[in-house]
Amino acid sequence: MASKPPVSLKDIAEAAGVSTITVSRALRGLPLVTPDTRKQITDIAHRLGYVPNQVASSLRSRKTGLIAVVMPTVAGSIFSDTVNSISNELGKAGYQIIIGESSYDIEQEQTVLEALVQRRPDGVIIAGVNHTRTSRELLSAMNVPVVEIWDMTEDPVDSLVGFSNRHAAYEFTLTLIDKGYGRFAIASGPMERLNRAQQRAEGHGEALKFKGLRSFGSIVIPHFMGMLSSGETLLKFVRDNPELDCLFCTNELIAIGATVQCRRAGIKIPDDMAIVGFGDVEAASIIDPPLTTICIHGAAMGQEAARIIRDRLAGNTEERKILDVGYDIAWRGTA
Amino acid sequence: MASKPPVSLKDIAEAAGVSTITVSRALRGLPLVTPDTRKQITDIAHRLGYVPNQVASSLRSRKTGLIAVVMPTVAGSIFSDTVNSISNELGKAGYQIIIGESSYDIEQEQTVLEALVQRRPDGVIIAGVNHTRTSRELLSAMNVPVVEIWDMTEDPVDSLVGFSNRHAAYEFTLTLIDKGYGRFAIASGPMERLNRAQQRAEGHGEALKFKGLRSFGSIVIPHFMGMLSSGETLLKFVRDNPELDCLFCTNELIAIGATVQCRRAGIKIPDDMAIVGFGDVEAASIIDPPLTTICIHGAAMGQEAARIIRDRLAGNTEERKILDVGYDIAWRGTA
DNA sequence: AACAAGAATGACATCGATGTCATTCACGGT
DNA sequence: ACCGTGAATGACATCGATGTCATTCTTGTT
Repeated sequence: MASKPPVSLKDIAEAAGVSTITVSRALRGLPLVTPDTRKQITDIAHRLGYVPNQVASSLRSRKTGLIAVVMPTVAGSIFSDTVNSISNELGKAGYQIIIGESSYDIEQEQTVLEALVQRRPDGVIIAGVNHTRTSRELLSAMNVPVVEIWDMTEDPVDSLVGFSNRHAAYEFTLTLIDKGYGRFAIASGPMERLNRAQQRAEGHGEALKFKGLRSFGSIVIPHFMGMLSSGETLLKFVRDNPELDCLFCTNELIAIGATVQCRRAGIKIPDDMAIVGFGDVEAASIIDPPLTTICIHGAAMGQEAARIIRDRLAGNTEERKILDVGYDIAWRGTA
Repeated sequence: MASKPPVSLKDIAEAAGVSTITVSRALRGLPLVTPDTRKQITDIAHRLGYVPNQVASSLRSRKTGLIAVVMPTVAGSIFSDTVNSISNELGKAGYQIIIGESSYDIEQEQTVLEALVQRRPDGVIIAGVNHTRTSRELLSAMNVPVVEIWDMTEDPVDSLVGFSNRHAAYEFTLTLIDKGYGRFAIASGPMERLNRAQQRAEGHGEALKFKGLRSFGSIVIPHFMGMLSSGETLLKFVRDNPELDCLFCTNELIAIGATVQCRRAGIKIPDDMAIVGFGDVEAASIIDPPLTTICIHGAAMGQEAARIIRDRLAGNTEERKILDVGYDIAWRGTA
């Protein structure tokens, strides 16, 4: 293993017979150096195999080129659209993202945030609007643009790009009732303290109440272990509750699991029972029948959030935005 | 927007009436400070809302706590298992990962690598063993542990955790032939210059040749636009080639798309024609019939790679490893 | 020829932590 | 009372780049 000391600006400066600052300017493309000088310097830099040290640059210039992204999880594909579009949009502007996983827990979120903040990111994109007091303080004390996404509130930390989970679930339920469904049970994934699932459940409940209906049960998958295994649990639940005509899932993956397992068990979807999801991941449209679900604009939220960060950092605006990207209902085969 | 200058070690040192270095040691938990002093310092740090500046720390200590991870894509779920297990395994040891996307192109990979290297990561995990000359040079010049994954070679840059794509495709094809299939066509995703798909195709071809069979055609999806849309293209191909008895896909997602679209079009899988995939993503087991495929140990590779990095950085070993994690064949419903 | 104005370059301090070596201090043994 | 020893603390230089202000060098103008 070769252990030569890495090449620095100083080495290039010496080789070129100029000062380090001139090298710095030449390599950064600043318009203050003669084309000749620049050419000579870039040649030498290339020959020596120079690799700029972004750490040093970050320290001095107070710009790291990093954007912190905090999501409940990146495993499933639910948030991965969002993360991808953030990454693509910010990548264009030369930013790199660092991801933290809150695991659907605001304490964990705080821990993750505390670690990320030490790297002095130039901006933060964070899922949800419900954070610990300390997290909120941290976020504002950082003095960088912050965009909360995937939820809605009157009182964001800074900017916000999201939609109302409660409202979406409420409207969706009303429409299902109009279609003739009336004996609902609700199924949720791990009950998060970040409480988006909670809000969806509440919206659903309010719609039932508004229509004078009662709920026919509820089930929670405490530990998500994959779609098929959740589906098994839900199949058992459905068999124990044969009076149901619609299983309202607050989580897309368990809706898919339920649909697959019910079909395999011979339950006819949607004739024997309807199943609806919330989220619209790609897998929802490949199963049989394809899942009827709330389509959330994950990629759009990511892109908008990234743009806000980008514009703020480019100094184009000081404005704080609140953007509601809404949702769509994808009527497919399960309801 | 409050714009107080951030709190540094110096501020704490002044407040506590000690030197900065003592503060540094106290906060890092080094065993050189009196419990009293430490207590006092941590209290003050907490009161002032001190957030350590990892950038400065990285510059001085030459340790960034970052591990660069370079993958062809992070969008699909194919590599996301790997990335997750890397992130989890390294997270335990206090490392943070920064991801780069090569988009299945070694030139792009080099570009991404050049950007990542500037952040002086403490280690690199990179998919594939085929890189540009410059990329290889960069990797070795960095002087940090490098683990290549998802492929196999005699001559890795440093360590390697993977499996032989060619060999897997070869064996899989032989087994399919033994099962009675004999009129194969091969379907691939975007033909990568990173050439894992290429190797799979070659392994498949060699098996045919070994058995004295010819190929009945091949099709490439030039731009992957989702499973269902790829599936449409493949459905058309299948209809144009009714003599086929097995569609050998070098890419999991297009295999899923093909299966779904063929079934929806009334083609009986596997009776009319078999379809096999390569990769085993979760979606493969929820479709009907579930996909017969090569099961690649993505999570295991990630974990092993992360461990190698971790051990090397902990100074436990200097050893370079080559690890073949192999593969399994998951016989499900499509062949 | 003198000078203004701008282009090109440089000197120096600085970002915030930490590695290294030096110093102070307390305490126990003889 | 003296000294050695180790524990606790501090002074100083340093990581590698860049912001700021100063200086030199052109070039054109009157």
